[in-house]
Amino acid sequence: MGQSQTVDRILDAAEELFAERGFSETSLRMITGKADVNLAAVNYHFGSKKALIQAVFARFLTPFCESLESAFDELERDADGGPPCLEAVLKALTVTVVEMPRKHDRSISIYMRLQGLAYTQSQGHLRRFLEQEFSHTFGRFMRLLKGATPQLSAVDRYWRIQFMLGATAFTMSSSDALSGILLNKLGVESTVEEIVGQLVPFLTAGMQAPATAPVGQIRGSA
Amino acid sequence: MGQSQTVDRILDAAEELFAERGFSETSLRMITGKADVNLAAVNYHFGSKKALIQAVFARFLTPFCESLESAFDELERDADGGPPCLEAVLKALTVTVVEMPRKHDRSISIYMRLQGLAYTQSQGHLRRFLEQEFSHTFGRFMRLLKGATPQLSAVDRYWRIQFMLGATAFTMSSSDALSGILLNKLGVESTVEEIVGQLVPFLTAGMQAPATAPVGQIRGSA
DNA sequence: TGTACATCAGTGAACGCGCGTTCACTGATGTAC
DNA sequence: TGTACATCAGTGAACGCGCGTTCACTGATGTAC
Repeated sequence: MGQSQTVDRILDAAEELFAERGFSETSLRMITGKADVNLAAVNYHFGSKKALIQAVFARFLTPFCESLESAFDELERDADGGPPCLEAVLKALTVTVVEMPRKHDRSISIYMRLQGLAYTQSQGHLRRFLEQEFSHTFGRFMRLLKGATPQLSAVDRYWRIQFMLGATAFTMSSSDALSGILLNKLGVESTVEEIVGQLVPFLTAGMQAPATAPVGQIRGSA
Repeated sequence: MGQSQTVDRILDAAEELFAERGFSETSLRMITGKADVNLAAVNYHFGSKKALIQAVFARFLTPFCESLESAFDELERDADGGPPCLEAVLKALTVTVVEMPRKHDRSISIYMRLQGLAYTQSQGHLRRFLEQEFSHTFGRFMRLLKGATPQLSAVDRYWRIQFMLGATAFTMSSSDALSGILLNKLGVESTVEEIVGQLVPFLTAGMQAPATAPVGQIRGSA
């Protein structure tokens, strides 16, 4: 075999199985079985299962963050010094996601689901790794959001960004399952592109909702 | 011990540990250790780990769904035959969540996080169990949402409901951590009631966003 | 009232299994002299 | 050109461990006659 086809075979199999089943429900024996490589090869090439999980994320997030940075560059160039508007920021993100460079014929939903799992499964090492490696792009996105919502107080903006993240991560982490339900119930097929197309107006409207009511009022009936 | 204190001790410990660590990352030995009962007691009282997971959900969802049904009854009584408006439906839900009857001094966030895990962790048996047991209340909530958003197509409504669920489950499942960050960064304290007070206008605005653009258009720059 | 049996919550120890990881080893290729 | 050694991807088998589950057993309480 020329210069470690094995590494790629392992990453391909792991990527797919992690997305399908989660991290701790996927064993190294499943991965090496699917990749058709020796069990010990994972520890030989990556060192540990944790390191393999991180490598899976690094392989797709590194080029993704590069594309996203370019999209942000373009956004700021077009805006001539002023802050880009909210919808433009979200579209820059979603277009980059949808046009994500993909090896093989992998569906984007696999990467979306992995990203969702990174938030919802308790893998402390992974969260730390992602923060360390990709904080630059993430921080830039946050600053763009801040510029695009000057009317919000810092507290309101903080919570609304969490709501956005939640809606996105949650939906994406189960997008195949959800598409299936929709297909069964309404006979409608839906691609990741369409789901993302639905998300943008929802999030934009949510972010731009009028400022929140004082606390006491929530108990009053409508 | 009078009539199975053991069962409750197991449920209490499992509830807390599952919320903290997820299902497969929590072993029966951790649970019985924390509950200070014999390891074999779980299988004696519940039969299996899967059945224990289901019992944890049944214990808090059963009374919750009863309260929610009452809140819906009141809502429909007040509306005199017409469909209650979106904000009223969401407020009925959030008020019921916030006033959820709680044993001990448990934070609501534990139940929110469990609810989130039920969606995001791959536990087929749990999803089937929840659908079977609580489909009545869930279906009623869906019908109320449908009545409150007549302008949406079935597909749009479906996805937006997912976004709502996601924003809610995700935010609530980590609300303690998020409140902490907010306190450190901005010096602001926040209760679950306030977070929920922030969520309602965000979700309402998102649900009422203009209908989505046709698919092709998403690639156009803003 | 006394004895025999049934029921039931709970226990201690072990079971077999699948897990991530380790280790001694192979065989191909490169490098030094 | 030939020999000795080094490097490196990959392997087969085993390691120890923690897991969910099982099982024979205990001891308290209830029930029948």
